[in-house]
Amino acid sequence: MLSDVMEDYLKAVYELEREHGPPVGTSTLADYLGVTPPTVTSMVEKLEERGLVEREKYKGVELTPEGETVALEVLRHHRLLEAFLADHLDYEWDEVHDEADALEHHISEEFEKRLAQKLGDPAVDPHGDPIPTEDLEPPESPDTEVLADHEAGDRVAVARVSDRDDEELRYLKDAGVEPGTELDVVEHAPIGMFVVDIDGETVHLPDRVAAAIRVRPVDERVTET
Amino acid sequence: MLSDVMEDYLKAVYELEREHGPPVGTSTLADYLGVTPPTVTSMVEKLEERGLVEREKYKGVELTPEGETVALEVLRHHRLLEAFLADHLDYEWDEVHDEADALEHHISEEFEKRLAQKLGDPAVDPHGDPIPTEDLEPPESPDTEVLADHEAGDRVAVARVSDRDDEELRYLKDAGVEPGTELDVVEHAPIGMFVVDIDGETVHLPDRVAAAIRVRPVDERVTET
DNA sequence: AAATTAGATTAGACGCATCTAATCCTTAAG
DNA sequence: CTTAAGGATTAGATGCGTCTAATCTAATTT
Repeated sequence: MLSDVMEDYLKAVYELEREHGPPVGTSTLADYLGVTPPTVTSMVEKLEERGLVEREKYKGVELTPEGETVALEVLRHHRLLEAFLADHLDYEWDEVHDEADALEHHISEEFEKRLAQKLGDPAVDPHGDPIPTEDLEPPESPDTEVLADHEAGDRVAVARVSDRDDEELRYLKDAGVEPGTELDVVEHAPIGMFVVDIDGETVHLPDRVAAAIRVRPVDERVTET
Repeated sequence: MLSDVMEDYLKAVYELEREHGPPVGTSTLADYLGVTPPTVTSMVEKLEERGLVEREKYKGVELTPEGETVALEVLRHHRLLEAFLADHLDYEWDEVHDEADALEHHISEEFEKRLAQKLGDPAVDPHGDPIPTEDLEPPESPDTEVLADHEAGDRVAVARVSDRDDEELRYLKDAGVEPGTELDVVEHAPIGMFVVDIDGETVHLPDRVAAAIRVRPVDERVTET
């Protein structure tokens, strides 16, 4: 049996691996989880004993396949809950994250199954994040790019938005940016501001925000190999 | 801030007070919660420090008004969740208790509010247990009696069934006993078996089961003062 | 009234998740 | 090649919730 906290660590390692690639450093994890580095060290030692992460001292950690399965399970819970809150309880997308975080460790497999069924087995949550399937196979990484990496003139469709920052999400909701929205990059001002055009509306996005948005190319064929 | 465990203790004291009246003894609580008596002693000391229970050493505990409010809050969460699981996720009434127990400490006030709204502010959960109202005022005790106290010839309507024992609940579901069911007491066999008649069907209920059913008199005026 | 018994409490311990303070690697810069 | 800087780890402590073993209190029986 794993504690809630252990599940949180595994989920965090999973997400940080996606973001920066393995190995994930102690301080990176500590920041992400809001604890101190020694706390992380002692926790990852326990996770290593259980075969959930592989660790190289002074370097960082990486999930084992078993650890990844746990992370995907938790992530599936989290994202199904987010979808449920938005679809059936009228939550806005900036309100679902914390509630889902609180509940994700406490729902049974039965609950997960019935929730998925009720929702019609959705593929993505309200932020566009892919929901792991029931078999918990590692999903292939979808071919999305970070908006911040694009240049003036590109036309893209929003695929996913990071769900970790409520402020950001409210800002984007007001701006009309959500999964599916198509936009043209007008300018990347060096002051750290992105200017984009959405259906004729000009919208300004600070770099921090543009870095949290993942997009898919549109109109021009940019199909990478 | 109260821990989940503290909330469980307060809920347990509340329910045991209803059942046997205060004060609630250490071993009674220990049995109910599945822990040892010393564990209860140390926990109720902490609850006393926080003003949630009143305690007389070697006698037992009793909720203060503040403690009762916490208990009612948790109970409201629990019963709203049970109602939700049964109404919207197709759970059977013997399956809802454990799931609700796991979730009751982790839902936000916002979630509670939206759930109640979605359910149409139900007054009772699937077992007939009253759901505390949003203002958490202590509900007046409804005038129900234990089925086991009735004699042959009485006609009664089932009001509530204890939700603590899955076996029992499945047995009763099969027998067609649920809140609202009307039945005639045919015989109380001294072997510890109740015989009742439901719409012409004869149903046998062991004493243990009959003790978990609360009923309201029907047909004959037995309005007690 | 004394003795037994049922129940409650104290004493002391453990594992979890966390912290602060101190020390120890690793690496990049001089 | 030495050293300074930045991370990471060890050491040691704390609070929570739990346990077992030992002791104590209260109530009932004789």
